[in-house]
Amino acid sequence: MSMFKKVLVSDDLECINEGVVSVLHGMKIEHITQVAYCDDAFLQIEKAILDNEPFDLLITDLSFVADHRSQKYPSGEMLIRELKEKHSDLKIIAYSVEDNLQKVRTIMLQCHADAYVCKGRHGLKQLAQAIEEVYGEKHYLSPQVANAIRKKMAIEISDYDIEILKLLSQGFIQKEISSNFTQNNIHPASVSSIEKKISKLCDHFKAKNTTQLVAIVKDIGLI
Amino acid sequence: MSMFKKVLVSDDLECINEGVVSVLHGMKIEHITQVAYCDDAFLQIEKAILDNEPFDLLITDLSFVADHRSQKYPSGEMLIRELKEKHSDLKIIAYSVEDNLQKVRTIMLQCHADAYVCKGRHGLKQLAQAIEEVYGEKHYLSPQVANAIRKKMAIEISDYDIEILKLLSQGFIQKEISSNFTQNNIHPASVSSIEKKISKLCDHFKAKNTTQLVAIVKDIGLI
DNA sequence: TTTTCCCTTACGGAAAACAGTAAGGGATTT
DNA sequence: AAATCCCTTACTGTTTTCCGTAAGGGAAAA
Repeated sequence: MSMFKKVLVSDDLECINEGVVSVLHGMKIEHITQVAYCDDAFLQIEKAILDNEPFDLLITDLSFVADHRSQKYPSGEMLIRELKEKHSDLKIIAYSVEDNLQKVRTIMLQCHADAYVCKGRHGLKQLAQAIEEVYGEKHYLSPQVANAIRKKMAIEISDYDIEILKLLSQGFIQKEISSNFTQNNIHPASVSSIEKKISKLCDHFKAKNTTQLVAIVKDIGLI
Repeated sequence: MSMFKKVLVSDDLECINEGVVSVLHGMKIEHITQVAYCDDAFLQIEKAILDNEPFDLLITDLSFVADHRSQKYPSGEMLIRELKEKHSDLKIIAYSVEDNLQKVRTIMLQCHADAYVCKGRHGLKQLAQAIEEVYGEKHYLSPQVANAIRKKMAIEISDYDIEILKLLSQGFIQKEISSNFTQNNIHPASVSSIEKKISKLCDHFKAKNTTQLVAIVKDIGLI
């Protein structure tokens, strides 16, 4: 199995940097370089291109605490935007604590990052998955921010939908969901409407039946 | 939120050691000591007790490659067994590539480790969870080896069961599963038997129907 | 050998899901 | 005001699931 060869990790927190590096080690990536400033990241990447040994992948934080060194790129956002404009073939993964959906949209749609991973309890696991997806020319978003983009491209998954999916995953049948909605004054509440909504969700997620539907939405972290 | 204060990490591979350490850092654990030999681990733990500053937790690999240093404890297994006999209040997490179920049983039931985490794609995430569980006086097993112990207490979840669950999660109906099994020469293959097996699984996992069943086994990582 | 036990399979009825059609009502448009 | 559109709901028939019962067969026990 092939994988990225040369990776640059950019994060001002040393311990997080090490966690990322350990993930990369686990994926048998040999050439790993670490930097703690966006400007260093930019320079390293430019230099590597001049040396004809360019980086394949950049993993960068978004917020860097300012210190004595004055920086041209104060944030990962600017860094990503510039790098993607100049070197569109360089893959970039944003790795941040920020889970604001608008921020995610900006980074993905305007800065054109390849993936957005949230530093969270499952951050490293998701980072590993992101690396694989990006290597396969795909995009990746941490589940907790996945609907940031999904909302753009495929209409919305409403709270109403989520509620149905949750109840389904808890084993309630359509009639019970109907009663539940009636009690909680959620509309529409008829079995027929819920039935149709489930059918729409099955279409949307390309599921053959309710069982697969729940499996899919659990996989993408929607519930 | 409180957590372990003093942790010893024992693994002969440096990069994995660092990954573990980064996880511990992420959990705000201050006193972390690393060793690369089982004997060193044993001595560190004994010394810390004599100094009246004992370790709370040991995270150790199972297989250590032999080198020039002759060792009293050639494997993590022996180390765990001895330590748990002498110091039953020390928590121990085994962290290994080995996913053999019998090995897991040995480590958990005979050596009395508190958790068994597989070094895999999600190893670090699972390790973090294991640490939390163990801190709460519970045991933890990586999902891929979870049924090693479950088999002891609640009959076995066989590969046959897993296969049914996977096909269900992919939206196949019972008739299709039957055909699939017939083609692949898996027995029993009748719709009736599959039906009954699903029913048993629903009982076992306390699921009201197939949909909830799949949701549950996805949650515990069985599929 | 006979009996017993358990697993596989088949069958039938009730419940639920699935799929298609249509009626009613509110909101907007013409 | 009338027409149109869309959402909610009801109704119907088919398919699938769910649940109990029972026949057949192989393995182990008496």
